[in-house]
Amino acid sequence: MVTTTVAEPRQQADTRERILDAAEELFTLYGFDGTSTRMITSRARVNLASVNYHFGSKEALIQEVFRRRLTWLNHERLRVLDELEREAGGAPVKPHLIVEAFFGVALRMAADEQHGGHTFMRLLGRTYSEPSEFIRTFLAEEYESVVERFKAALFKALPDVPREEILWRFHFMLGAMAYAISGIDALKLLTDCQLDENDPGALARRLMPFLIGGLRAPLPEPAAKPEKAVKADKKPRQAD
Amino acid sequence: MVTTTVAEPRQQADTRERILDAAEELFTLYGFDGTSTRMITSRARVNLASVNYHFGSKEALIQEVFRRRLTWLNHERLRVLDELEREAGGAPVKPHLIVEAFFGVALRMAADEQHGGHTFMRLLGRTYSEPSEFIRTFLAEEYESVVERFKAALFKALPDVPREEILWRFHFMLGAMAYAISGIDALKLLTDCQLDENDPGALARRLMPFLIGGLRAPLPEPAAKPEKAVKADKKPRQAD
DNA sequence: GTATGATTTAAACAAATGTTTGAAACGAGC
DNA sequence: GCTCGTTTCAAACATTTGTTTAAATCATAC
Repeated sequence: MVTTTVAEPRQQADTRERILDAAEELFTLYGFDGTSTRMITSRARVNLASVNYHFGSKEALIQEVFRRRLTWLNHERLRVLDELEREAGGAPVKPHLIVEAFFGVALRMAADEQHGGHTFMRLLGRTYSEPSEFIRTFLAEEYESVVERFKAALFKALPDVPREEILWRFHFMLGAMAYAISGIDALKLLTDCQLDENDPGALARRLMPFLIGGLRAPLPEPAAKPEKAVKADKKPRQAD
Repeated sequence: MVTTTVAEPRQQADTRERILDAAEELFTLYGFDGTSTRMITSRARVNLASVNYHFGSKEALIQEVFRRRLTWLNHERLRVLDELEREAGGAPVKPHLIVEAFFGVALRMAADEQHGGHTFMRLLGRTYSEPSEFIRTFLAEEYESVVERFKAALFKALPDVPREEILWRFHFMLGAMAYAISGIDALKLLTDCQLDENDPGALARRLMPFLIGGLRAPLPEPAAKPEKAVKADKKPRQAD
């Protein structure tokens, strides 16, 4: 609250931010292809050419929409994991704490209606299943180091679980969260539920037990190879 | 193998099918907005105008792409559920069997590389988080009766679990499966895994335990209302 | 063969897209 | 006041989009 001396002193260099905010909202509502630069600039009440002037292209704008918030999100995830590993002092961190670090940070950001975090996380959730090549490449790069760290932590925490299996379950957890935070209810499953209004943390409280439950589920039986009868130990092993 | 007397006797009324097949593949690869009618018709090797001639519009084509396979999928789901309820003879069907009926049918279809089921299920998985209004409306209508039946079955199978909670977990399971069958690995988590090639059932064997584990997870603590200290029973209740 | 209805074809349509342009307006430093 | 680099602006650009049109072709029954 320093700069605002006069009410609306004609926006200056905040044109960038206005574009980013408008783009974030419209991408969330209508997708990347479904949002034109004209929709963005008219919502942001800036000139059409300013998207290309400030960002170079629509693709670059899309990337900036993500970078703006993703950088903080993933730094925060690493910070929490760092602290957990510091507390553990060399010992493995409990699996549910690792999951809580990765997904909890995201869910808390999604619960933040004030600073646009909610809108962004809805967009991010949708974007996990975006077909566009350049977006997926970009996302994977942004996540690379975080994913590596969390993979390592989970491997260490679950030494008896096949690494493949851990990765698959990470994959499944990601899918469950992505769809949940996208806010889309494609099958109208939740229309009857009162949507836990004015309780931003509700989703996290409901989702986290589900994720942990999935992670800890008994391991699947190995594939029954027809050429040799594999003797599988019948009592299912717990994943952690 | 009845009609093909001469090799390629000039395609006739199978133009519809050729368009549907091409559209299915391209929608899966590039999304609805990212796929133009020209891409579709050139891949199908039919004339540009035939999309509008046979289907009326691109939107109608999209709907037909889904209807063509979704009708069978959901009929099959209901058939399996019918049989389960018949076997149970009035008693509640075991929750994991209900889940297996709903998701197992989908996963088996996704494992069918021969008849295009694989491509379609990838498309369907992606489409759950499609922002476009008319597609979501259409999907919800197609699923309405199936969802009602499975909701009822789960309510009956889990009488002690709050219905809201059941719906949320159905929602979470749906998200996990949708992302998994979409075949998209946005965070490149699974690049190190050998992708269980030539084992189409692998995904189901891995996913089902995860879903069941999530469904059976301990119920979340109720929201801590600040105005009154709610005494929550501390031992977490199992969901089934 | 000829007529009739269904289908295919090439060409064109208007509308919308991302991007570029060159001039105008602005802001800070002198 | 003047200058210079930055930002804004209206207009235009070339493509691409979904769709339509009217003629040509095909298939079938008489």
